[in-house]
Amino acid sequence: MHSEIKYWFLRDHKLFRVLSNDQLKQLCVITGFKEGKKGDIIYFSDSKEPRIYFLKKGAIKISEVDVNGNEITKEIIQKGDLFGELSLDTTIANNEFAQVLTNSVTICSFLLKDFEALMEQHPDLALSYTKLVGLKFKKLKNSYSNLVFKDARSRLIQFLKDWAARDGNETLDAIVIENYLTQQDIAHIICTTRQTATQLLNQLETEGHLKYDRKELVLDKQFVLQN
Amino acid sequence: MHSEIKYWFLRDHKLFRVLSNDQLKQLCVITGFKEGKKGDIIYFSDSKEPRIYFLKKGAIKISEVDVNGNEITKEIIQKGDLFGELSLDTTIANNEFAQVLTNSVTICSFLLKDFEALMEQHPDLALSYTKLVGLKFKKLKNSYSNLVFKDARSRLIQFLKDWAARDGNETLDAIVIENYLTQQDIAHIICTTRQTATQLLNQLETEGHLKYDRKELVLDKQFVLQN
DNA sequence: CATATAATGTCGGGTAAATGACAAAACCCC
DNA sequence: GGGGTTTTGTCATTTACCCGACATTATATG
Repeated sequence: MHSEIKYWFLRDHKLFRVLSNDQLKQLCVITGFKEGKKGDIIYFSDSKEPRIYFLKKGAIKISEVDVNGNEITKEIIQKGDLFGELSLDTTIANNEFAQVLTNSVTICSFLLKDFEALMEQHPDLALSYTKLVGLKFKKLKNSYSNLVFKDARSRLIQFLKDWAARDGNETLDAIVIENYLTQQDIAHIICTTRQTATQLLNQLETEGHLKYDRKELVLDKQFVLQN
Repeated sequence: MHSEIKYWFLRDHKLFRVLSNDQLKQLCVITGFKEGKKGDIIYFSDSKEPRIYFLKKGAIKISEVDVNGNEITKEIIQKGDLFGELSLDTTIANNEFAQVLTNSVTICSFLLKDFEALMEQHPDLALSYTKLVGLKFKKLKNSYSNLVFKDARSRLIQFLKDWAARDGNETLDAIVIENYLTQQDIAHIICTTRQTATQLLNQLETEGHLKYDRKELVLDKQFVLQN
């Protein structure tokens, strides 16, 4: 494959717009490509050679499992987003892993040190990247607050709204989302049990706010817009 | 005051080591100095002129209060640490504020945009800064996991260990911490109520693991080291 | 030193959500 | 299309923790 074809898509990411074609090519020389299918686990915590990953296609979750097997999902990564050792810190492993949610994904990755080197040469890139990490930081802060201040129902509603904003297709009076999450997945995201998530989803369905099935999720537009 | 005297202490921070004396001076021209006493509120996240703050002396907490008046403390900032609009993002509001915990503090601050400008000129600085934010990100991830996976007692113990590591003075068989936190403060940090925090502290005291009073906290060394 | 204010101690009742257990439905694939 | 597997639905029980209420003790302040 010509590297021209390989790396064109990085242009889609705001982060890389500041780079010249040559610099993109430079990064792509050190790029690894990878396809994945639903359920695949992409490890990065334990890796000797820390990497930054770019998700070209699909969706994955960043999760952690504790000693008792309980899982929480800290973040959903969508097409065009970055994940991996984003904190540029290679020290402590923290039990995180990435798992594919959609039927298939395409991932591109580069070595952390190469990326760092590129940032050294390119302050614009460094600054954009700093903002990207900062934004993720802020989002997590928000999840943390929600977890403490709000009950499971509110957290579910908040998540559904976020999901709709990210992934939804607007119709006349509804927002339709192609559903790649099980109720168990949703439970992990909003930090509750599968049973509670199921009950709450059915409750919202009974109230006429949404229609959930394994293929798609249809949200009432009123419901999404109102606070 | 000569700016030479004013800014020397920034040298203590790893972040600023990459800057030349001239650049430090440049930052210091735009620097505001401030003293504060216990209870003072230093900063609101909705400020018109977003700033980065450097804590020269003392300790402060970064908290958020929700509509019902419930408070959580997301972070304790110690001498030598940064706080403020660290995510470099001013779009999303998050109701954070910083409040002084110790009897007095000394703070230095600069405007976000000036700091950004400096990073543009200095990729090294941007890189170090990203690592700093990345570390905070990682710590928050850890708090998030703890909140979901562990009960209040475990979270309290974890916090006490962290506190001891940051602030403790080792004696023969104990670790002594000068106490600037009320039980209410501690409750906010571990995300529980004041009553629960009180009960748990007394429980740990009964078990012989610690001695808490308003002046100091003495932790049994065994207790801190184990697990 | 007296009094107000803040911080700590204690308890019982209430509740959101976890837990465990099982059934039904949907989906996969041989 | 049939058998296994995954996902969803439902319920009864339990529990950690919140909430309110009040007493007690420590600290600040005039």
